[in-house]
Amino acid sequence: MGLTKKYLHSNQVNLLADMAKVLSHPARVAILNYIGDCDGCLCTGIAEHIGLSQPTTSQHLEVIRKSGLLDSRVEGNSRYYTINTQRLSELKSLFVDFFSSTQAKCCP
Amino acid sequence: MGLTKKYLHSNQVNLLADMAKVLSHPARVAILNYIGDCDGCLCTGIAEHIGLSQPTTSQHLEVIRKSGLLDSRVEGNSRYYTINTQRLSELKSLFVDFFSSTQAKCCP
DNA sequence: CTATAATATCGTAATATTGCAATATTATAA
DNA sequence: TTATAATATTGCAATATTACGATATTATAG
Repeated sequence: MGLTKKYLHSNQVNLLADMAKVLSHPARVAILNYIGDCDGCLCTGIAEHIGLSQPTTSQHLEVIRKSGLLDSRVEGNSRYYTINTQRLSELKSLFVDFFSSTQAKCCP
Repeated sequence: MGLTKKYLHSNQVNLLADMAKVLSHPARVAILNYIGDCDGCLCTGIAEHIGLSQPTTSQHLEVIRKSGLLDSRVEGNSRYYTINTQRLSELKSLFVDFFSSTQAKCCP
């Protein structure tokens, strides 16, 4: 097989898993750290900073962007990436709620 | 290729990515939810509840166990899984710190 | 128009993940 | 000893992910 059976699970469970998948590669975590630092980063600069090639970095950026965690603005032939803080806040709540509810359930 | 270049990143970044990977499959999230609810679950019961086969469920349990999130006790030929609340608390902090520090950096 | 520079996309090879049938292992019950 | 039951492991096919060279795209500079 090799095909995740998403239809077995609730939307909430699938959403958390999807967002965790975005964070499940160290390059993407490092990218988020770096963009948080510089607030307005180019793909080239990110690639150089994390040590991966420009195409690979571009792919990771697209994965993060699709999750809603990244905004970008174009200036000339450059694209500046920034954190979508609204979405970041939503995801923080999503994870906190998961951990809190699991903790509440198992330790009554 | 196809091999994640972990050596490019810090231990902290790799740890967060590793833990996110545990949560990146909906079956594993569902398992944690379910074990939180029943607090002392058998593989067979979990498999039945989430709708995957016993071998597949056993593999997911092993992935979660290796992350430190599960304890287990054996009674006869049964193995009862429970949440390791200490580890759960650590991971909650790990994620909260990541989201908080990213938020703090990008919105000064 | 011709570089140059930044980014995105394509194609592809290497590796990892997912899922389950079949089977092995382990412990209890008859 | 011989079922039976719960779990773990093996083997394998299908699919997904990761990485990058080559190339396309887009915008600016000369």
